[in-house]
Amino acid sequence: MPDPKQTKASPTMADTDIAIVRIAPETSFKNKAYEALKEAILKMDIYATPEPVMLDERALSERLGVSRTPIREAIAMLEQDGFVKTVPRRGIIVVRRTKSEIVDMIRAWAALESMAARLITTTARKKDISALRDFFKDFSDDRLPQDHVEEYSKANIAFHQALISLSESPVLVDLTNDLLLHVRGYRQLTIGRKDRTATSLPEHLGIIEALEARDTELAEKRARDHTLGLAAYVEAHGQELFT
Amino acid sequence: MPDPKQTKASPTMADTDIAIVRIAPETSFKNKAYEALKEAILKMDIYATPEPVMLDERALSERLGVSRTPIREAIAMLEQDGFVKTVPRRGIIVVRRTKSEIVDMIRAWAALESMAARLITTTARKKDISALRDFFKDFSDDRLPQDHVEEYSKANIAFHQALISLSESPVLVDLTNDLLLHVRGYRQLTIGRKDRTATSLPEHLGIIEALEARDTELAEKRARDHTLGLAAYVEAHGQELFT
DNA sequence: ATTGCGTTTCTGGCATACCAAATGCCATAA
DNA sequence: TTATGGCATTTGGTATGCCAGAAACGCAAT
Repeated sequence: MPDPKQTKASPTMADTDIAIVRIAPETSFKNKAYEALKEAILKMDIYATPEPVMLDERALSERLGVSRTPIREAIAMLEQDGFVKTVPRRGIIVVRRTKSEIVDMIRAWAALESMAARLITTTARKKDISALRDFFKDFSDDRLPQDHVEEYSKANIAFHQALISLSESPVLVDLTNDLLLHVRGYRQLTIGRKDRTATSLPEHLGIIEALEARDTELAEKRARDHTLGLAAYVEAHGQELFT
Repeated sequence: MPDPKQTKASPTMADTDIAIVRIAPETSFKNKAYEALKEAILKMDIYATPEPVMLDERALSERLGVSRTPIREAIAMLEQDGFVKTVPRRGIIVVRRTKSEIVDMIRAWAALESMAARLITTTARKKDISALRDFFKDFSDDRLPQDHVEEYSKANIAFHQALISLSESPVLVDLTNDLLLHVRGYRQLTIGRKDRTATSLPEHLGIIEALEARDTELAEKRARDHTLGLAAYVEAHGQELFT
């Protein structure tokens, strides 16, 4: 049974390998609710109010026009992700992370990304590595990143995700994406990151160079140190962002 | 609101500090089912049969003596963990990982563990680091690990978990535990690991020495290379274990 | 024996109803 | 006015029942 995705063809059917894909599975309400709630949680500013943000199953089921059952299943999934915590007969609480938790996550991210860099030096194509520069082609000495923080921040994230993807390691990709979702929840992190933005771009270019040179150890080190730098920055400057 | 765990005592009640502990929260059926199913999945040998292992909501609800609702919620959680995959109107499939997926996971594990080693060199107490040797105190030249593979395997896992814990990084601990659960599903990995077992112990001791010496770079490197060695081993020798 | 086709059965998805615990409101008594 | 006891409400937890799609079955025609 080599490939379960292949339709069971009768022996008479020529193995013409037409791209017959399984028709749209029509994602379930459960998954729709999961996506919707996840997006909503990531979009909201959890730290705007001192009181914890609560969710209500019934209210959500009304808002989304489905029953409580798929909502509850979605909540259960979100709880696995660590986005919410449900307390019996109390409510569903959107989890607020502490500064040290965020720092911790960034450190784990650094670990995964440095491993990605290591793998890339041995497997990725030169062409794909060089393509990483494109993310920053809109920035130069005439158009400094620190003058377009928001835009640079987007390019920054895209760069890191593309970098990890080059490792062709689904596990690394998934784990870092999960971590990024949590870290990005702190939109305040972009605020005041102006001073850090200035050093960010050169570091990125340094990583790319090390990758192109196939210098495994150096690429790993640069990738690690770059992200650990962010962790240290948050640890030092993020105090006021967390209650 | 300093300590929510303390019972709200009226002012008149003498503060005699009777040992009144919060009564057991009685974990829900959903969580019980989750734990039970998870354990069952990890315990079973998914690769014994060529056909995929299927689960049945109704059968499970009968076996566990609860209704389908908590079962479904538990399944949703397991699906988030990547242990099962439910296909509408087909069934719930216990996910079988391919060799390359396992290798991939071990690499991620290596990344996280090397970061843990890095952190440990800067924060852990010497006493706690040295205590790591205790996991191997039952092995010596008179009692070689390769002659007690099963026992050594247990000590091995315990060592790695204790190591990660020393980093005092909840994220690293949780992520590696998750990865270990998946990797350990391959009980075949312990089989024939005899040849690798011989080199394992010295490498572990080398890691401990580097930690004690507070040599950040060396500890990181040794931790990484040790686990990457396992990945390479599985990649090279695990062929026959996967269909 | 093989092929078609309708039916039965199985399976997950979803809606709904009820339960029990935790809270809060409010009437009542000191 | 304030403390207190109880009842109504709120909220997550669980049980059930029905639905629709899909596979399995079976019967009949070729």
